[in-house]
Amino acid sequence: MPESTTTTAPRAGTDFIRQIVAADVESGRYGGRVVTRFPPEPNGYLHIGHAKSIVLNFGLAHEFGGRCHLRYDDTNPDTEKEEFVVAMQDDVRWLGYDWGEHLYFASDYFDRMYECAVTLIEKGSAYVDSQQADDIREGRGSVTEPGVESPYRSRSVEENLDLFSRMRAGEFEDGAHVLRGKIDMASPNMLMRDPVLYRIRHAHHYRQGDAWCIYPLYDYAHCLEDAFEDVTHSICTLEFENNRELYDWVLDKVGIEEPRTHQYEFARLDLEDAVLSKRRIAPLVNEGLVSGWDDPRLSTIAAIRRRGVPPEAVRTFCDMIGVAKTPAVIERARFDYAVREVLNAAAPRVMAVLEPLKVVITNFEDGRTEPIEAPYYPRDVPKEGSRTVPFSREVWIERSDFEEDPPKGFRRLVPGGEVRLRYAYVIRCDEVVKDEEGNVVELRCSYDPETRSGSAPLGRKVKGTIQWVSVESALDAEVRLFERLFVEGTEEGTDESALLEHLNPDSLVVVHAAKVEPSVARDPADTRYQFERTGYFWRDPVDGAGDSLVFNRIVALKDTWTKKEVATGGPEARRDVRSEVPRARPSAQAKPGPRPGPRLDDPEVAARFERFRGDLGVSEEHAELLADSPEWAEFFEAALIEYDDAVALAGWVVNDLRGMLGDRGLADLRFGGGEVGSLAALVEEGGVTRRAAKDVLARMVEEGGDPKELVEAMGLAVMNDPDELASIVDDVLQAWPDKVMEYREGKHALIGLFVGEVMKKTRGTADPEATKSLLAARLES
RNA sequence: UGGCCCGUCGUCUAAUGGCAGGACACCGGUCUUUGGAACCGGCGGUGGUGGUUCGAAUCCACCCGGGCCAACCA
Repeated sequence: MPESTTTTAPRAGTDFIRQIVAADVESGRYGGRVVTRFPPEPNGYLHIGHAKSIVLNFGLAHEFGGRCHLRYDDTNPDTEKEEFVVAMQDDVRWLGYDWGEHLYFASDYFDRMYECAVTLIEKGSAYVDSQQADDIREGRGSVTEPGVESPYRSRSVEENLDLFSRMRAGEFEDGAHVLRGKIDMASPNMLMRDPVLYRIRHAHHYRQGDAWCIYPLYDYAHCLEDAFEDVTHSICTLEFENNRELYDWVLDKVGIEEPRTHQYEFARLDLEDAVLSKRRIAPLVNEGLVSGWDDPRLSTIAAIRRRGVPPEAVRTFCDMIGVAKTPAVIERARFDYAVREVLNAAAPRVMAVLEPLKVVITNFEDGRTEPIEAPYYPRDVPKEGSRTVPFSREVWIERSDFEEDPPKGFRRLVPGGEVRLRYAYVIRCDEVVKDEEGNVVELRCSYDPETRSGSAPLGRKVKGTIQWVSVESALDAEVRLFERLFVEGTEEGTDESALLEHLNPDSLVVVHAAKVEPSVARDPADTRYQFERTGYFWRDPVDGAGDSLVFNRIVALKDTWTKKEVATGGPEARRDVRSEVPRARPSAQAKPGPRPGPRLDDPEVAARFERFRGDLGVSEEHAELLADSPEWAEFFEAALIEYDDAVALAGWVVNDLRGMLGDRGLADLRFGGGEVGSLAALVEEGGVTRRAAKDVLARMVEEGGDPKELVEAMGLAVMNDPDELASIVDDVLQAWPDKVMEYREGKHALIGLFVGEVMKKTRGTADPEATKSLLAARLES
């Protein structure tokens, strides 16, 4: 398991999934067990989006002392391969997670799934349909029209059983029959219109071989897989929201009882500029626009790994972005930040020059080499270690660290100017040597022997410090710089050919003649460095595996100077393509918005509406809602018998009760309108505050009960003693001295805090008006 | 067009009827032998309109905007 990461991560247990899990653990719903799973289909490569799911599922299990399964959802023989099974395990392990003995394959459950299907048939909940695929599709209807029932829908259980076993026995061609759930062809949820559960497919399965010729479909298989494994929290992405109803239906019908697995959905990761789908990466690979599925510009786990991003950075990133239900696009900068955050604390610093310019130090003895000990880490990174870098008469510096005609604010080498060579001496540029075309080919400088690093005389101010590599000891290296693959528009929906037109021509820049200090030759090949002032690099694990040095830039250093240059159009303004894609934010304007009005064409509705609105004076909105269904109208009428303030009652029923109902209907309630009426009456009489009454109502919704008795039992009778209130008010004020001061300085919004605190202490039994005026009086004095 | 889901600083995310907070980005400063890091400060938000409530980002209604669903894929 990964060591817990970073200070930037949100507090654990705050996202909605963690809240659900924590609540289930708290309530003992599963006896405190937490079982999650990462369920990929082995039909491609894992990408950064999967990483979010992996980090969530394994992280959750780890945090709650549970376990997380790695389960291959391999129910489709056409697309799955062993190769992907292996690669996915590598990736999950690389990310730092361990499934222990809990490695599973859906295909291992085929026998059990078959048995469950038989059960379904026996219960009359599934039938064999013999229509063509096209007819099934057509019969399903559309989102606006109900479907029609299959002519085979009413086959007998015996016939279905017979047909299904013969399907399994291989008596039929592909597509001849399917097994369907018998649900509701008119369901507003298309997935519930008799979903196909099994299909015939005479194909070789990479694990099961030819043992099967019928294969279960996702909606049937997945919930059973979870149930078989005793998964408690089955976490998936938002596009499966509609599938949840079917998930529960199958488990119900198969007879899996609570406590059982439940599905929760979160928003999948969408990373700015990243191309994640197989469909969109494949053409890039096939046309050679990238070197493969692990090309460092891609966002597959393999690519991220090859590029050199440490797994901890991926975890940090996933922690940073949180888990929610809002479909969101994460800025690239956040990923880069996570990578730098991890690498800054871990990577040894080393010097390299990407575009070398020769500097001859004219007053340094020719042939002499001075060894300089240079620390691997800056003083603010608490790590030890150093290496020796040889200093000599000729050194390479970065071409961009010299300007003949410097822009304002340039802090590097200029003609006649001084700069410090990192860890070494201060040099002055005495002469600029050019070729016939006027290109700068060499700088002739002099060094000040008094300025050796660490012993520089005080008061010596130098504009800047630059990195260097001595010519005699420099190692040649190839360096690969990666930028975003596309210059614009990678949103889903952009079609592939349009995508190809937006390829960034500079997404890969190969520097062939970089110079690196000699110490790196002795380091392990997988060392991740910071090339000082340039970025984080490591040797490409494929092309840099041999003797030749090939470095990948993992991520550049944050660079506030170049950014300024670009902004001011300075001479160094270059095509450093950063993420500057303006993203249109959907503007949600308010239009007048006419209310559709009550369905007055229905005489019964019209009559009820007239009574509520006209006779009782209920607001139009409330009258309409109450009149619309007989059930609600009846409920409201019942309340009216107990208490005659129709307007107040309408508020209770519509605004409060509706919100508490959640998935429940009125019929699920263990009380009727009468109880709501007496509760409202109780409030009116002053027996209970409205605030406390809401808690009572909420309890009634959960457990039923009589309002009056509940007020008593819950101890929520209104607090009438003014002295008691005063003392609580004083307590609260005393507990928040700084807030009291802020209030007195004018932040009157804090009154809410104080009232809230009093309410909390009194569990809502204090009269809010009285509390407020008392508070105000105390705060003014 | 039916159903389900989602709208909070530029971006991501908290606040679960009671102080709209954090992170990234951006801007400014301090420090610095990395134009890095660190530290300090600033900018900036509840899609709209009504309603309920002492009090609404939160509950209710409508509107607007976005996503998902009509594979014998997952």
